[in-house]
Amino acid sequence: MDPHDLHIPRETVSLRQQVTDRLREAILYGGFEPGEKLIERELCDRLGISRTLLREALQHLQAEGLIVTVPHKGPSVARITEEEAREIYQVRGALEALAAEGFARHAPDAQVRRLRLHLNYLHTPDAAANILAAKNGFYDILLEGCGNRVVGKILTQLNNRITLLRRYSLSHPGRLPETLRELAEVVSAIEARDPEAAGRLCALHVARAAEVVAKGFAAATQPHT
Amino acid sequence: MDPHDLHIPRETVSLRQQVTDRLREAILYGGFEPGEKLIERELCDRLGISRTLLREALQHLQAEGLIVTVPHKGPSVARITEEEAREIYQVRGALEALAAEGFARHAPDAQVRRLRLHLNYLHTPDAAANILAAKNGFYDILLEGCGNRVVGKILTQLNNRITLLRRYSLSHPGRLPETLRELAEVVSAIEARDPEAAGRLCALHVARAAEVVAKGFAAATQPHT
DNA sequence: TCTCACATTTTGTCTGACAATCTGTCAATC
DNA sequence: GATTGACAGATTGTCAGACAAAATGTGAGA
Repeated sequence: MDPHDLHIPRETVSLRQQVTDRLREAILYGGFEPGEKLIERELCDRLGISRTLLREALQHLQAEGLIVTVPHKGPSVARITEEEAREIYQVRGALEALAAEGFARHAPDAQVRRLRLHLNYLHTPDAAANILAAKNGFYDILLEGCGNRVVGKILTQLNNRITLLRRYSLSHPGRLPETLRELAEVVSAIEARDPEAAGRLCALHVARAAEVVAKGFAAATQPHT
Repeated sequence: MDPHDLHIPRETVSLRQQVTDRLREAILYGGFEPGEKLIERELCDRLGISRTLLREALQHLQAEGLIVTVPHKGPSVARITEEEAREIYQVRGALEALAAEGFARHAPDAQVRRLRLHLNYLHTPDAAANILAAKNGFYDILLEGCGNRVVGKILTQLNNRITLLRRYSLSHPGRLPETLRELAEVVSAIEARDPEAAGRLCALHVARAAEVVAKGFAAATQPHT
């Protein structure tokens, strides 16, 4: 981009960094259950690293809210309570609105087009096969173009925590069409360069998603009604 | 409260936790400069702990954004760029609005009164002596009563990062009266149980504070204009 | 003054250790 | 048979020391 930027990206990714990323990935998509106990020695063996390093990585993930540690009982995958989920969705609503607003205001036209393209892609059966990753792709574009990396980072972390609830939220797969319709409205507002509308629609979208999750919780707690 | 809740609060605070807190405190209020290099062995000696433990604490603080680590150069106190500060204030605006809104909606009357009392306290010379701590007290009440602990945690972290800029923002000490006026308006809206107004006023307050910091930045970069 | 080789410092990671605590088991008791 | 208690094993919390790799500082030589 900037011809003056001769910065060479330092490709040295410390082992610790890799461990942290791997572990995060494993917790989010690798079949660990919320509440599951993480036994250090076992993880060390599976990752092929020392306990020192593992514990550093665990500290990082703890700060991200993905694991919790009880003294002398050790780390376990975080449990998201219903209330906490509601709170997270509330924050997410406010911040995604901010992101959409920023995107409508600052993103270059090319990026707006990319967003539209990705939305189209979301309609394909290809995307439906791995809808989680596909939706994340959409958000990645949104966060990248909103001109506020801080909001991006926070939303990513919140999103990770919500991913722990996959169990509940994916129990309503029928919502996809609505989701796409809502996102389409957001994209339209962005194309119209109407930040206020984009923000409002985005917040609305999140609020709807929150409702679905709340229902998922209710269904999980009282399964036979 | 609940007579069935016989839970005994586990007072065991792990040494690591204490180290993390101490270190955070030291970075925020203990005279470390943004960008200052943190030498592990030295900190170990000063804290009287092993390197193992120190590095775990550092990982935690790194995840909180208070320190950054360059491979093979080690940790240093994070530097907040002007752009990042702007971004943080933007997020803070959105989230504090959310908090004020929630407070106006959910906080019991007693807590609203506590907020008003603390606002009055902020006018005393006693509070002015340590205005940073006094203002934090105000926010603590706000965050406690807003009914959303997630927002509280995020705002605390953002606030910590902003504290690293103390240098710039405190260069405008004359703003205190305005600050108090703005906060008074927020409290009034809360007392009137008008969430929408409380949120809007709170966001406005943050936006004003952001301007001041931006000016502080400008003054620091071009000192002689 | 600049440059380059070298010594020193600091980081990244590993290993092994040990006390404190938790957990599971199994016998003794009611 | 259910409960209790004691004990052994597993796991965590923390330390000390080690060593290679990289960064930094230093002094000799151009």
